[in-house]
Amino acid sequence: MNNKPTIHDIAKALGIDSSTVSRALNDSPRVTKATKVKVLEKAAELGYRRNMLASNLRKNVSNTIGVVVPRVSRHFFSSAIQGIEETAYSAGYNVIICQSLEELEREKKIVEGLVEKRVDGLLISVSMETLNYDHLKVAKNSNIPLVFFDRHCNIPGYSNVLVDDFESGFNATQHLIEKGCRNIAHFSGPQELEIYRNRFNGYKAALIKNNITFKKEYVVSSRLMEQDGYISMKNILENKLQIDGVFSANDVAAIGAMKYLKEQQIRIPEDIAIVGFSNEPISRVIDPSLTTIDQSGLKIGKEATGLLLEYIVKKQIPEKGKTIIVDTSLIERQSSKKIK
Amino acid sequence: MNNKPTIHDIAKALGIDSSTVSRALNDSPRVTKATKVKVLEKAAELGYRRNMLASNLRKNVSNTIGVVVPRVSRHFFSSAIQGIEETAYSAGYNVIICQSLEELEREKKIVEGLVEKRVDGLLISVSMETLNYDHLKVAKNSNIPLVFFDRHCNIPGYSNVLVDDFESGFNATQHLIEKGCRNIAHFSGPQELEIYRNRFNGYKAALIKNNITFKKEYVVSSRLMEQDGYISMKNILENKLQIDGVFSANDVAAIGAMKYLKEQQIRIPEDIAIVGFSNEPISRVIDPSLTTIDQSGLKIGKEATGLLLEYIVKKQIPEKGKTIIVDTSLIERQSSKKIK
DNA sequence: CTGTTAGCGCATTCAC
DNA sequence: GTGAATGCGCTAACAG
Repeated sequence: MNNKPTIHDIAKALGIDSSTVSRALNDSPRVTKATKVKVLEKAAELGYRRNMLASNLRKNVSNTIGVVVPRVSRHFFSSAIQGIEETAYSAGYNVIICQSLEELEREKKIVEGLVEKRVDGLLISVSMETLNYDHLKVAKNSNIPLVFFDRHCNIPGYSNVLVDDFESGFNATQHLIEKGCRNIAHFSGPQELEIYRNRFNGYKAALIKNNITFKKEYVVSSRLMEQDGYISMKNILENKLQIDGVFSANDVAAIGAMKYLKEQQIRIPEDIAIVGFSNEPISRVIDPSLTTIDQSGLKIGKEATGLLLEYIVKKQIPEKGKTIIVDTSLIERQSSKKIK
Repeated sequence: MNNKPTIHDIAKALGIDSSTVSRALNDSPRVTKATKVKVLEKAAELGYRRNMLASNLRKNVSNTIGVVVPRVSRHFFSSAIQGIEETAYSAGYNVIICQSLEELEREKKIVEGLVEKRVDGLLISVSMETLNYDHLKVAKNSNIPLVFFDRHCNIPGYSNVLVDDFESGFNATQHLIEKGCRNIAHFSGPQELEIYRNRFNGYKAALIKNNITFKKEYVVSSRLMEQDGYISMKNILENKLQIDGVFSANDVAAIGAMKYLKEQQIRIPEDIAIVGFSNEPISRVIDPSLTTIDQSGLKIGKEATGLLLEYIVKKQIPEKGKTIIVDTSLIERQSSKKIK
């Protein structure tokens, strides 16, 4: 029972040729209804399962798209993956998930492996260490379309699917200001990454528009892990900076900051209000009226996959990639309660 | 440039045979060091990439494990996937992620597809609709090892990697009682699923141990979506049931319940305390001293993958599967603050 | 409509 | 240590 039946087995059993069986199994129009039925019956009887490896080798496809993210358990990425998987599944594609864990070295190996697996397309959100894109050339050389999502990449020939970081940063800060905050700290990520610069610039722009002086001691850059948020918050308070609001460039650091505030018995949001980028899990708990970009991961995942599938189907990578900014307003404006 | 180089191309360029190239590339001991170097150099020069599809077809493996979960964006599963991916990556395996979305029909198709892809192993957390396991027999027939995680399956020949649902349910309820709660509601899932029965039984046991009368009107069964939690909470309060605590059998419903409480300006945890199973994102925000099974997903993912890899390497599915209960205490006992 | 032939790219016998 | 031959399971010409 160990050797699985092949199309030859069912061909032999039926006294026909394996190519006919193949056609029947693929529902080719050039096969009699009658033989199709016979083939299908025999296949079921023998417990036949098509070998996709062989099929794909022959067709030179894999029906698979490779996804590289820093870490699947991060809220934004897990919802993005949900969107990716759903869209891919509908189109008959599988999804291979890989985590760079924010390490460039790992990202390199992953991409190499995915190319060897002959994935039909690649969806990447680069690691924080990825400041140069040479390791992605193997994809281009192998004619594998590649779409960046969430984390921006500026080189021509590639497409990006992003949220509007500047506007979202602006909106988040504006929201805090409208809630009565005047001294707003900002937790930012590595300034080499455009997304963090953009969020930071949005923050600054909101301050300026509201005639609030920008103070650089209110801005902390880190890798935005939970502990970074915790420590940043701690440092700010220990330095006696009088803040009443925090805009964190991601949700993870925001959670760390909240943890510290809770420990210090500082009330959220009455004493210090916090808005985190992509902070769906926080916001629902802290202030249900403050709806954030809950759906952004999902939306971006779907959008990016849709675009990638276009390239895959066309079998052609565009000369110059396009950049799609997905509309995901950070904060819905019907937010009702005043923080102060 | 479109036709990628094969071992034949590099063999021809070097005036040797492709089988030697193959051996050299696989670092076979039966090839001269010198030829290995030549081959490797030429491979790099031509930009050769091994075709895993062909290699795997020949070797009749895929270096891939299939993972089926209800939904990747749920916190527990995304951290489980993180653990799965890390463990698989270390062993040289890729991970294909699929979502059943809690639908049996979809789960069937997914498993079928994964078998066709000749995955080397399967990791499944069945959908809520999965009450019978016939659709998984194709895996067994194809000799593909299968390990269940989180959601239990009782049939012999399969292994399970689980948390201790009874004990965790007991601990969660006990925790609420120690915090001063006496009237504790329980949001449960479909009673057909053992995990929910076990959590429920743990809840009951804790009540009994503390001489608290069990009231069945305090127990609500649902599919534990966010909206279910919201509505359950609403119904309880509208029915004027005097509760001061809730133990939710998952985190998603707990979030829904909290949303309703927030809207009603009911304080958490002062008026009503909430503990949700696997509710890492909630607990950190509500009560940082209340550490929950944050790591359980990760731990279970790693454990399950380790076990599966054992089976894969042995190329043999054990006659009777084993059940591993991963130690993940729901609540650390150093929890400091009193709720009331 | 069906059979024949010929590979997809690689790894593994078996010779030498 | 290397080469020649064979086939993993399937699909795509090309005939007929």
